Amino acid sequence: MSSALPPFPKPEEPFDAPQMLEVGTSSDEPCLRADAARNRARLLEAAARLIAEQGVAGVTMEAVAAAAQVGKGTVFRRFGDRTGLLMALLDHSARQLQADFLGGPPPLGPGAAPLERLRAFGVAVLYRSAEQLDLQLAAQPEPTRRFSHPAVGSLRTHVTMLLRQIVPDADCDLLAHTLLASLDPALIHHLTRQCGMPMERLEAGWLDLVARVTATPPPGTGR
Amino acid sequence: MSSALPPFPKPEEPFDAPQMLEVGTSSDEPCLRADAARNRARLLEAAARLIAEQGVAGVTMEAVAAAAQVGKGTVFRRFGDRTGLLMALLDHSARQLQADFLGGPPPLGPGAAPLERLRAFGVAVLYRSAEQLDLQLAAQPEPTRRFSHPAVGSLRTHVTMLLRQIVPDADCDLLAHTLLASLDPALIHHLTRQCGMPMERLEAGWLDLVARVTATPPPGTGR
DNA sequence: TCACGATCCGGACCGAGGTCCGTTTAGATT
DNA sequence: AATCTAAACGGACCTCGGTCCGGATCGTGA
Repeated sequence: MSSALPPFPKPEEPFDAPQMLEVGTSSDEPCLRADAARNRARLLEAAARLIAEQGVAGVTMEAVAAAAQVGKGTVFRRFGDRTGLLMALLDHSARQLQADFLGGPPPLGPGAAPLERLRAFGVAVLYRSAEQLDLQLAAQPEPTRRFSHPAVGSLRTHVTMLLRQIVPDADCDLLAHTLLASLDPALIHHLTRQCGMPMERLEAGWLDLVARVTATPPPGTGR
Repeated sequence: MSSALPPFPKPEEPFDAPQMLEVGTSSDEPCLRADAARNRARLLEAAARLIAEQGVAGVTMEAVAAAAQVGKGTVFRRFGDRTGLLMALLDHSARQLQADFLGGPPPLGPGAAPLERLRAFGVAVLYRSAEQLDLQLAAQPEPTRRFSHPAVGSLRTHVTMLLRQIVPDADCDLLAHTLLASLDPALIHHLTRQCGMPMERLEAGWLDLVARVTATPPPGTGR
């Protein structure tokens, strides 16, 4: 056991600070070397093109590398694995959503009542996932990592915070997990594409769930 | 485009009837040829041995085939894919659980009030998953198939039925999905192994969730 | 007992994800 | 400008899941 230094130190930690990410910065690479940054951009662009042309299934690591005129090793060095690449593709919209509920206008952002924010949050997540369902599904890592990704951690933290304001006596951490689980992309896929439920029903389901869990009257009750 | 007959017709449909499976039969192979049945048993035994020796990670299709002194193609013919093999390993306990809540003694089985059955159901699922966590995790198919497997369909049907008796006015189908999502093995793994929550807390969380969703007082309230 | 067809077996083969390591290069220092 | 080092590059290589099809086997009917 001489040296155990990994070939690539680590594949670009997704977020710098644990949860607090500034929303203004357009990109997030810490301090990539010029060529590395260029290749990163080319890879993302190539991947997006491949998706547009042949769907997520066409996004093969080799194909992406070839399309970006780059070695295969480079793809893995930059993104860690296929999941990492797909996540990076989703990163933009993830940050958008985060910015919206962290500092955007009500009812999503601060300024609205916690209960209302929670309702809006679920609906937003629901529709966002529905839009990019294929990508979201393909980006799903192995079960072990599903919840450790910082992006979902951020959502969880937010929901937990809202819950603490609405039902302070509950086990908000646990409850947040449950609520988020009901917004899982795989579940949305199953319900909409395999069971044929319309999005409106899922939306209503979320509002109803929130109402039950928080023991508040459902929205639309106040006339 | 002459003939499109698949090499292997289908990899052993997991259950014969949609949901109604008789609980008495010990095994379920429809009518396998003698050698096929023998090989099937040897494969399952070999897989179990491999798990015991080196964990789920050691369960490679080739390794299982070799350990069972059988060709690789045979494994795939019998179980379809790796997920299928792992599922088959879980099949016994799945049927056990199903028998318990379908025809076993209260509070799980019929005879107890629906609300009580629902509570017991969650707790049972919780502990069963916790026992075989590694296997449950590894057996998780790609997101697209997570919910289409008959075993989970059976759980869902049961929960839906109970819900209909407890909260007839709700969207029980949807609610059942949500409740089951909160018992997902991946989530249990995250909460217990990565967040360090004790099982008691998850159990309490389930009971609390049921209470909220059904708008009933939590158990232990009656004195 | 024999023959025959459906079923099953085996292992070569393929594609894709992921790793390794010798080589190249950016860019900071002198 | 010359040098030096950490970082990045590239593609051969490995493993593993999954497919295919020629050949062996079971078990049934005569």
